[in-house]
Amino acid sequence: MGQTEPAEALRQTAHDRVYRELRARLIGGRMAPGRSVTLRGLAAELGVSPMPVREAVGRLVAERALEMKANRRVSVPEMTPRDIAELVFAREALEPEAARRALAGIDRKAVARLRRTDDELEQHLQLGNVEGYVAANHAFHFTIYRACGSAVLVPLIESLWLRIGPFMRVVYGRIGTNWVVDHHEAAIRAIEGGDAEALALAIRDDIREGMGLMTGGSLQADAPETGQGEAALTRGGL
Amino acid sequence: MGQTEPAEALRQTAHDRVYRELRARLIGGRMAPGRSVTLRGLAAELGVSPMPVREAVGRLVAERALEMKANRRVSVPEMTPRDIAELVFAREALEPEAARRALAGIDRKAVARLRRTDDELEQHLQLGNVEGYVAANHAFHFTIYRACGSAVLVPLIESLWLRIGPFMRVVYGRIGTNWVVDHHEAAIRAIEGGDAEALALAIRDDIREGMGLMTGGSLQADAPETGQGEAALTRGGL
DNA sequence: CTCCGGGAAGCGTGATCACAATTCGAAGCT
DNA sequence: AGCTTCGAATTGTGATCACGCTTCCCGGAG
Repeated sequence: MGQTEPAEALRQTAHDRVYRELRARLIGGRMAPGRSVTLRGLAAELGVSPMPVREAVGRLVAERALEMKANRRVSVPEMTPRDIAELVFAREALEPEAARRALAGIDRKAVARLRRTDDELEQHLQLGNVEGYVAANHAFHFTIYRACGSAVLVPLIESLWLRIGPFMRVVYGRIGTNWVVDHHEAAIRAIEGGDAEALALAIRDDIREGMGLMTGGSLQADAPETGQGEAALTRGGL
Repeated sequence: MGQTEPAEALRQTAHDRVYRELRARLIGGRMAPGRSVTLRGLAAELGVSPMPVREAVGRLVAERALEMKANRRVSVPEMTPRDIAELVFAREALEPEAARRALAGIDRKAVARLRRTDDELEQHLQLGNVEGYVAANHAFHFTIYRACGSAVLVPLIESLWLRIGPFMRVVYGRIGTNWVVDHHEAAIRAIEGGDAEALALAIRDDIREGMGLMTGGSLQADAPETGQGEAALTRGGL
């Protein structure tokens, strides 16, 4: 489950493994906003000493994927609807352009992979497999973005997903009734047709639709402190 | 020297002090690209144990403000002209909008502060004080951006400055001969006139000019591995 | 029953040590 | 003289421990 490679074969350190594990949980929406984590707790859970966890958590705090409160305690950030809207604005500002620049780098094999991923996505959607859906959606987008070969845009976009991740689960719960246009399908067609502008628009619309599903409903709309408005959807996490 | 406040009074930890110090050095262009740093070296230099340095450096690596090579050694990243161009694209995509959203939040006192900062900037420019110029430029931009009150946009933009910082020094060396329009002055006028669009355009042009000064010259243009093309401008750093 | 206070448990932080890998130096060989 | 080679020093990593601080819980006073 993707992250952009900062180097090649240095992923065998304990702290990096912890970092990637937590990252995957956040992007996959497996950690509910507001949930607090502890160094020793994660260490025991992941079978390592608190030391690598300290480093991994520190990195995620720097990326604002985790939040350090005044008491020095670490938790998954809660975001106001406004925060989410700004995150989505940033995504709209960056991702369509990344897709546009990626177009030339997407070969036939990548297109086939996109089709396969999108099929999996639909299956997960019908089977009610939230984890699978989120993972497939992430894979779909970043299969495109990574083709632009940018060491700047892709990590930047990933940092946005990292922060939206915990709220992505909400989208799933509302996607059944609001499904109108399949922007993924439109994106694939644009890629096959070599139409960069159509691809950028498809990505933009896909983001906007997700945004609409997120902010359209309650989503702790008037109780930003509790962050438990979507408790039924976010499940226990951990 | 600004960073967005993640919390209020937790800046008295050693690792946070180290983090902010290194951040300031990077944004201020006081660490030359390609320069490698060591945990124990920084620890001795800053008068702390290697432990807080480890955490601070880890965070900066996560933000890609520092780079961890395959040998696990940490250094200031070298960037290709393409990397810089992408960074600048992201700045153009985010900063004008942040300024637009900030307009309403800029009161008279902030305008006065902007004028003062811009005056200082000009002075540093005439006196040849690179550090002062870079610091004033940073202060000017973020006085505006912070007024938008976004916990998303401002940190995101700051992460971009963090990565461009080591190359900012190059801009200064070329600014004397290429100075055409004072975009800062235009920005202040737009703020006073309440013209959001003019403000956004002024910011965009200011970014573009800096970009032009950066990629216009050599800047390790064909030797991305050495990164010493601008050695005369980047000075020893450390 | 409510409220408050004190102690124990748990928290992040930082220091120190051990270890494996890498780097760098100088000596020795061809 | 140039190249190889071997060893010492340095590096990041991880574990363990001690220290303040906060939080939580449980018992006692009102």
